Amino acid sequence: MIRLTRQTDYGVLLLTVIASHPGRGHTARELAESTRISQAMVSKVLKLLAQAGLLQSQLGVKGGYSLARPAEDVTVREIVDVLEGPIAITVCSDGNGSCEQEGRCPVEANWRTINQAIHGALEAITLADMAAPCPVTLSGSVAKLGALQGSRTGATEPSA
Amino acid sequence: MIRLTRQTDYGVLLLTVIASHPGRGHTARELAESTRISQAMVSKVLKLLAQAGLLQSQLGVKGGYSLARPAEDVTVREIVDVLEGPIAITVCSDGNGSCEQEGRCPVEANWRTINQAIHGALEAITLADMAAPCPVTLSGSVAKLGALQGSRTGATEPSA
DNA sequence: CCGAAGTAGGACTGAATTGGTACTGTTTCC
DNA sequence: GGAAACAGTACCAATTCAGTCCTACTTCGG
Repeated sequence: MIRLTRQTDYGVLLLTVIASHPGRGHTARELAESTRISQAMVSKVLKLLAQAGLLQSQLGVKGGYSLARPAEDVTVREIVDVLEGPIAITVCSDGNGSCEQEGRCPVEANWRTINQAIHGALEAITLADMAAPCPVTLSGSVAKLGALQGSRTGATEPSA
Repeated sequence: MIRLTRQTDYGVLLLTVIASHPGRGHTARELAESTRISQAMVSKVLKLLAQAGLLQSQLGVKGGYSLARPAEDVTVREIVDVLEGPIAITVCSDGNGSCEQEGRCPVEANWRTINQAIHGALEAITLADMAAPCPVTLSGSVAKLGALQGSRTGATEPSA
């Protein structure tokens, strides 16, 4: 159902929690408690995020995880990219010739467009937006999103 | 990878082919040949689309499938909905309390926003767009898309 | 009336993906 | 040197996906 995996879901949630209490380290155990996700799972996800450079990890007894970059700098798309792999809504749109129809397939280009739109939607929302208590603080971000789509339009004639 | 299933992919392709040759019936066999998808698979997908009312089916020896509505009237979102189930990018955003965090989860509302954006992207493209030979004929549709996102913005202040 | 060509509707299977756990290091602090 | 944290990897159970197959049922044409 065009669903992203639970891992990604967890990842965003965890990052959001971390972003809400910046400046200090968070241990996997602590995060597991506050999110009610199993500790093993939390570790797994945090590790991936750390490998991807979204989190900094500190080894040792006083260790833990903290954001590697300011929350405003991290887009949801990046997080999804890390935990979900590259975003490609169809085999067509992943770019490498995995689709045997490639080239002659009439819908290819249009899938790509849809793909970009989704990309844009995810890119427009940052971790800071996510961590904000108030639901829709996307004013700025949505502007960005609009701009992105506008740029793809090119001509403005509503031709059929 | 935020990927829709192959069924959906097939479905859109098949509908596109049907939409490109309107006015006549298409048998599963014929479509299988022209798309190089196995006939069994084609039948399966067409059946689902017919059940959902996107295709009209004609039984009997001269039977086949044809569009139930004009191609401009069918959005990609509908097709995806039929073949993929309701679009919900996270468990959070499907509405029924499958997420134990529901209510207290800080990211819930924002996921919903992202979800809507994706919805919008899929809704903005019709079967007619897909069937059009020229890749990006989305001028009109993308305008719709922009409008949708604009309406969600509400205030225009770029507040953090 | 009968057969061919089509759809309708299942059941079924093998493979891949996901979600989750367990275990064994390694690093750092005290 | 031991405890508490991360690091890495292997593993398993469950689900989902992709695809096939089989048996109706319906219609057209002779």
